[in-house]
Amino acid sequence: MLVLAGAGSGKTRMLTHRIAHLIATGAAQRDEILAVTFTNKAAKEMRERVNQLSGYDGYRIWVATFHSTCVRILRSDIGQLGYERGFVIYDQTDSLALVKRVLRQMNLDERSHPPRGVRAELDRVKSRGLMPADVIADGTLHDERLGEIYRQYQTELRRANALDFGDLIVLTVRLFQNHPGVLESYQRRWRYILVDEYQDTNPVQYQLLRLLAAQHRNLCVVGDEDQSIYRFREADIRNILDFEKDYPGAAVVRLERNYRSTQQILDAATAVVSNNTERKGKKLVANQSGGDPIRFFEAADDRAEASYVIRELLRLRDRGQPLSESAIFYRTHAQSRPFEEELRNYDVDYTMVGGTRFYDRAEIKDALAYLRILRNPNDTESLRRIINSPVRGIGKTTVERLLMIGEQHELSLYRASELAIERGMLRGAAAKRVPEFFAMMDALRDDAPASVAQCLAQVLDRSGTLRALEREGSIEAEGRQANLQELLVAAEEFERDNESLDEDHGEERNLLDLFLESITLYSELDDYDETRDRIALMTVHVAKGLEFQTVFLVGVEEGLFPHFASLNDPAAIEEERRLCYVGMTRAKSGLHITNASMRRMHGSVRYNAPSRFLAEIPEEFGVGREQRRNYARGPGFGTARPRPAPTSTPGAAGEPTIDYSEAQYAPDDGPSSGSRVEHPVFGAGTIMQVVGSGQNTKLRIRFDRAGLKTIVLRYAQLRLLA
DNA sequence: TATGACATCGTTTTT
DNA sequence: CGATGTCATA
Repeated sequence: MLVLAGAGSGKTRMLTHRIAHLIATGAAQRDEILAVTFTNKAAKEMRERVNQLSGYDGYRIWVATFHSTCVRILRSDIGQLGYERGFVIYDQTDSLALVKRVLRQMNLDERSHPPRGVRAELDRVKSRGLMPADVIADGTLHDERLGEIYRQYQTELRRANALDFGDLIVLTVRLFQNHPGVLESYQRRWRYILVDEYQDTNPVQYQLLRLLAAQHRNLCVVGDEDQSIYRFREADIRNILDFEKDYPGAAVVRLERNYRSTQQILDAATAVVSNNTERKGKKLVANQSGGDPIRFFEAADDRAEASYVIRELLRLRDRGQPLSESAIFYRTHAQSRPFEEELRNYDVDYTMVGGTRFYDRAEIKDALAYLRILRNPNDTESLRRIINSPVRGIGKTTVERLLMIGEQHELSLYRASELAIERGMLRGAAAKRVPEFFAMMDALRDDAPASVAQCLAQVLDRSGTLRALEREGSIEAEGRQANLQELLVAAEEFERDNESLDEDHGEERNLLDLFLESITLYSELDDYDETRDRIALMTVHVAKGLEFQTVFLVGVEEGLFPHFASLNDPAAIEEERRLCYVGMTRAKSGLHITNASMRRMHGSVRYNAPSRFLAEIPEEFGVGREQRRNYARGPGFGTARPRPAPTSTPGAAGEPTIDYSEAQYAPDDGPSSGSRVEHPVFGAGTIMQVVGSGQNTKLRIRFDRAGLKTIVLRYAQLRLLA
């Protein structure tokens, strides 16, 4: 069954009721159902709702993400693929460090092979289910090289008994393909499969579902092609567009009634997304008609944009709307700064979802690395993190040397070090320090308490981590100590929550593994608490699946939303448009869309034109766009123009009008795309693009008679035409 | 080997 | 801008 569920049409409700129905009618036992989502938060919500509907009888339905489902399968059966069951999972940071090491091993220049890019490529390749040999066979020199890197990267992963995120899915698929007996056991076990957000599945995930559902064909997928926003990790919108082809005879259900937003908001969002070609097309009908018009606001710069948002937010609060009913969505995390600053200025409580993650902090990663090494000594990336942290006199040269020995003997760093100690291959201080360190690690392992929290406490103590922080005595060190305390609390909580779950699915699981993997697969969204009275800041990606009374969609500018990287790829633009649609449809009744004419990015100043998506929203759906294109003088503009008198925004009938003139015309306003200018030689023209700032500002101008020219603002005697 | 000053560089979204 | 890497120096 394919359920095409528009935004706010009750997708989760449909899924949970279907599960409850399967149980109630006796069609399936609880443990015969597999429900797959993309985020832990969605999984948790769905689990709770199912339990409410059909009563929790102590036996859980398996509702989980693709990744945690695969971890569970692999923990029990990965032996068939030559890994050990105690494998660790590498997150991006670990994976990136490994890519760098591999590039060094292969003597590849980081200039021609930027590690981050390589890592991203490996991710994509894995998402498509390709093996190193497949990549090499692809032909081009670049592919061949990438294939070699891929192969070496996998060799190192295996040596470390580590899997990256991509491996979790790829290896599960391979397990099923190469070991039909294993596949069969899961096919028998999960007789009903339900998949949320099907439009975001990538080719390997698609394969995985196909394999699992091949026998019984009880596959129910829910999705919305207009909300497919994970193309960059190879999500393939065709998976949903072609479902009926892949599963002939599938029932198709459309949910087109929206229970969330006002008609205004829906129509505006639909107007945007209907510019896409890759869609099935559906018409969303709101349950509630009318509503406030959408409010547009063009700010002079990013700070003015933030202050507009905060002022509007405070107005809502004064009218009694809790802060938690509003959210600020931006395209990239980097845009959060001015909003955070402004919120702090006004002493407004806020929460940022995503961004820098707690578990990404160095001290946390280090502490966890100790735990990983206790469980799995061959985890070279973790060992590298901690071998000299806290500082214990095992420097870069020694580590390089040990890694070299490992490479020569095809050993992990841990084993290579043991070998070096045994054969007396180290000289100087290292000859003393290295054995000391490994003796400590061995002792830690021998004395490790069964309790995760106690084990962690012991590690922090005996490794000297806490002592080093105390000795440092700085404010930063205090913060790090506090973070480690928080980690200890998290470990205790984890143990309390999981005591009863040991035998939940009839499999014994190592508690330490469970703790470590829950952290690796954890995302900040997962414990975002909507009930606390504070405004939420997040990217539009994170916002998917959430809803708010009022949404501020900010930074809606060419180059930002749609993002630079998408500008010359029509398919990528379509994805940005879907993203915009997702952002808009999170709003129940209030939607503010803003852009800034000028913003500081990466230390320099940028002038962005308003996003094309704004132009795609018909005029009648909003207010605030009437007074665009008023520009104060910028450097190089000959004639000083008086500041435009503050104009008030004509509101819709009965709407209070607001005067934003202060925010709109900051003193450092410059020339901006869309402005009409006159050049002494070329005559009149329109500014298409502004590049650079200050002395170096260059303008791309399309002159009415002379065509497209690039002009250096400082030299050209431009005059601004009103 | 540790440390701090300096240079470089690359900029999206996430399980 | 901020993170990361490199180099010189103690």
